[in-house]
Amino acid sequence: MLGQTPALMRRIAHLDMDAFYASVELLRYPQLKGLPVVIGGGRRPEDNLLARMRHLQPEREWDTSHLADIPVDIFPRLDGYTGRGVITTATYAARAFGVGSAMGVMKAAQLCPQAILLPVDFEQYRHYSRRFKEIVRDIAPVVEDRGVDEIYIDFTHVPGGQREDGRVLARLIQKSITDDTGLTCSIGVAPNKLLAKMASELNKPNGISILKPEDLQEKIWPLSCRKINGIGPKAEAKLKVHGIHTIGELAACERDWLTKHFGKSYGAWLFDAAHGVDERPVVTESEPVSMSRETTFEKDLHVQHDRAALGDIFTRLCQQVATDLQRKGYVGKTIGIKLRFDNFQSVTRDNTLAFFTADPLAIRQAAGQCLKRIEFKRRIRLLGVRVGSLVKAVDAPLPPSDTEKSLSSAITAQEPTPSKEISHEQADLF
DNA sequence: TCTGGGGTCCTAGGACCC
DNA sequence: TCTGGGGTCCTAGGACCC
Repeated sequence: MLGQTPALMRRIAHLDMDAFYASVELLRYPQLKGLPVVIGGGRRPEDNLLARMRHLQPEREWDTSHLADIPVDIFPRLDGYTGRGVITTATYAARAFGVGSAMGVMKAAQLCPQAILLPVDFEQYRHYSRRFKEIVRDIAPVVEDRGVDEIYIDFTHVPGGQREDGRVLARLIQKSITDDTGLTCSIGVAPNKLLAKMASELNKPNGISILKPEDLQEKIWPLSCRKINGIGPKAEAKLKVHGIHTIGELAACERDWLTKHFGKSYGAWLFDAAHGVDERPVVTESEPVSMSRETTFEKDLHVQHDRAALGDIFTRLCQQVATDLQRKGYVGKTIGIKLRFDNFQSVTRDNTLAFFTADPLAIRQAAGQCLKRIEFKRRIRLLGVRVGSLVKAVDAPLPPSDTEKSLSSAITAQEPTPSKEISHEQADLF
């Protein structure tokens, strides 16, 4: 040890915005502060509050700068809602009634009918998402995106990132975000991503938690296994069958026993996770693997009876995926579809082409082929279209050669009017 | 009162090639 | 005739995450 400079301690932070969607909505509608509010559902024409206010008070001017003046009693309530949406998020006041994210809106309406229901506004959330990430990157540049409201930050080599085990830098980031946006966040700092993620949950909202290796036993082992990022409902249930409820109980298992019961890879990962071992780096950029669009119908549809509607939806999904790909500059060659039946059973089919594409017609055609391989015994609840095996459009191999093109155009030339062909000829099912 | 939408990664079997 | 591996690609399903 003598004469050795101490190795730089790896300091990884996980930052989680507090009740992100709800907090963004409260910035626009401060009059809802403290009230039970849920976000989700969507598809309510009467949600257009400004239009309602113009109708109720035509003598006044109503535009987006007057959102805070809309009286609370004008907002739509959960009570009387009909539809199959789920709750995206809920304010703490709503959570007190047992309402939580991923819950069906109809169930939430029973638990808390008086709660205010707002539709999701992704444009707003994306705006604040970009803003808080910019603020963090200006302070600590090594940032990994984990969705709209979460990031990992590598403090290790940031000047001051080691002070008070990372607390000083965490405070600076937290304050900078709140000063700029009015939003709060929770930050956990630990030697790795796994522990940082758990640490950020220990002190919410607007908290900072520092987790050191020696804290593992006291602060992590008493927690439920489900708190580990990567243990979901299935793995949790299976662990419970074996009498394993807490992370400490998991840590007491032999590695060999875990690999025997959970597979070589997952079992070994479970063992490491329970012991707080995680070497994954903070990844600052990554390429998308697939892009997809899917939709759940308002009512389950029948292959034959609702053929026209299904065909229109199918075509629209293909066009949306194609637009997404083109806007972001990608092409893909594995075209897939996803269906969910009325009993919630899902099936997928995919089809790898000989060429890369972002063309709505090519996608529609390949997806139509996939459709033919499905047996329809039940009504359909959801339909989706996916394009995978993506590469950047500029890096893609050349599109089909002229001979292939002339061949395919020779075939399609026999078909009537190309514009109608996309919805009727190309996939005889819909 | 049923359960959104957009992703990633893993597994496992079969085809096909060497 | 029977019996080999390994490697890669494709497809289907499923767990999990935000």
